[in-house]
Amino acid sequence: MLKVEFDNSQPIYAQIITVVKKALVLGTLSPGDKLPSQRDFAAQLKVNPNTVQRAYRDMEQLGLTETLRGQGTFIKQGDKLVDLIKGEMLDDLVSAFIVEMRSLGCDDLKIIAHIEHKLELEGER
Amino acid sequence: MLKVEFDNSQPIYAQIITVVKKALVLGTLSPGDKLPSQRDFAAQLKVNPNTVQRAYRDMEQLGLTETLRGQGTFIKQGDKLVDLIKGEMLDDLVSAFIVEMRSLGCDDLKIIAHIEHKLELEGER
Amino acid sequence: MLKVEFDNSQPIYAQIITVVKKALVLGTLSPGDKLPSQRDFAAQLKVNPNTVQRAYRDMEQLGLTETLRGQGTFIKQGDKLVDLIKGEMLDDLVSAFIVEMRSLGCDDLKIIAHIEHKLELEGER
Amino acid sequence: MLKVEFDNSQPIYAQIITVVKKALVLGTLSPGDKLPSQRDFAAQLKVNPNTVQRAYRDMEQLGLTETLRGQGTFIKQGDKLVDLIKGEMLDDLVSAFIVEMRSLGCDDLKIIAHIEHKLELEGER
DNA sequence: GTGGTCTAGACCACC
DNA sequence: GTGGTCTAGACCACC
Repeated sequence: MLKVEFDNSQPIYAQIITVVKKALVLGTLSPGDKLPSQRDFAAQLKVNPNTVQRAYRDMEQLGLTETLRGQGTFIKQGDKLVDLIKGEMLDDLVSAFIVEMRSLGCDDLKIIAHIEHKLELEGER
Repeated sequence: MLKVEFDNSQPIYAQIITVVKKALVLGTLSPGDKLPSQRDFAAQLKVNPNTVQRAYRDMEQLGLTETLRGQGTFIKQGDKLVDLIKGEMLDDLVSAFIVEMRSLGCDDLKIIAHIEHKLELEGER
Repeated sequence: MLKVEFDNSQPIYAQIITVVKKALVLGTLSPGDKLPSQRDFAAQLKVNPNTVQRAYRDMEQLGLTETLRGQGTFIKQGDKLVDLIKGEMLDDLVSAFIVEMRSLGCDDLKIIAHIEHKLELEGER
Repeated sequence: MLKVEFDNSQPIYAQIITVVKKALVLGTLSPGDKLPSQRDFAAQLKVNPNTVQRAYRDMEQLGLTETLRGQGTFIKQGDKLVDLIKGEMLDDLVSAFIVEMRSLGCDDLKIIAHIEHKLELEGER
């Protein structure tokens, strides 16, 4: 049972995909696992079934899932899948973060310094 | 002349505030500078004047600007203002980044490692 | 059901805030009470809903109310809230009164004497 | 040369009358003094001459001034005039103050106590 | 139904 | 020209 909090920074179908990806990265879902039916998932998420359908379609397109007629939608098999997804997500996060820090005038050293500073502060607590 | 691209992740007035803050941090705007009039800024941004006014009012509330009736809205004087804003913005970015990285299963060392790795890759290019 | 008579000495939204504060001081409203919805209150006061919203937003900013999305706007909990508001309102009244009496040439003793005189006169009626 | 700061709590002509009355009470103006010409006064106050005319007309109606054709407008003679005006103004202030304090739930004792408290606080400074 | 945002536009005071 | 207030009304998200 996946939980989601939707915001309006992205279309909901995109946020659903992110949730599935995060679950994969964290091991909550694994390759071969069956996803909820579109209808059930829509009910869980209190979302229109068409929205879930769009997410499922896109995930299949991305090579993340495969749909077996009459059986449901499954996370695709493949040992490298999780690492791949995780790599992409981390890379996107890190890239966006660097872009934003630079837009505030930080060079590489300052970016690292700010992160380390923050982590140290938390460590002391 | 400040540029803005609005998305729908936040109200427009909030994005206007962010633009002004960024301009301050980058030195495009400085304490004492006059902001565009509400009407002019609204025209530049292709936004309703009331939306700009909401942003200006909130900025005044935040201590970022001061308004002189009939003369306009100005970035507040005060040497520490820019550093304060910059500190806040960096801190927010860094905090959010750390939260997101952890939600993907990264501990402190991995967070640092991912940043450094990315920066090195870029350096080689 | 709160009543209001608007004059033009202050913006309407400010007068709405004063009405709510007075109701709190007099016990017509209590911490935790729900205020009328923006739409209802606007209808009662024969005022635009945006004007009520401005008042509600400012009251939230002042720490007087809190808003629960989709549920309404409520007087904030907190035992000291009413005393605080009452103290502020009385203090403002008294200060302004003293300033005005002095602008007519009254010293402290005369101010007191005038008040006492007036109260005694009324007592005899 | 009388100074005025106008607000919008009352029509400007009424505020002009108050200014003249205050000047009388404070001795800045005395019975028999000539007021500025309507034209001059309007210029000083940056106000429409008709507004001054309305104020002068009302003051004459109130028995405060008299106009001598071709000579101007004068504060009326009469030893009790100033005391009368002063009495009225103080009385209005005090009455309004009492009404407002009661509207916040204060009885006579509390009204006096609040005034005395405030005056003592100021005395200590 | 609730509040939140935004537009379009009027009218005002102060400069 | 500048900001401040207000109206009328649309559209949205959340309940």
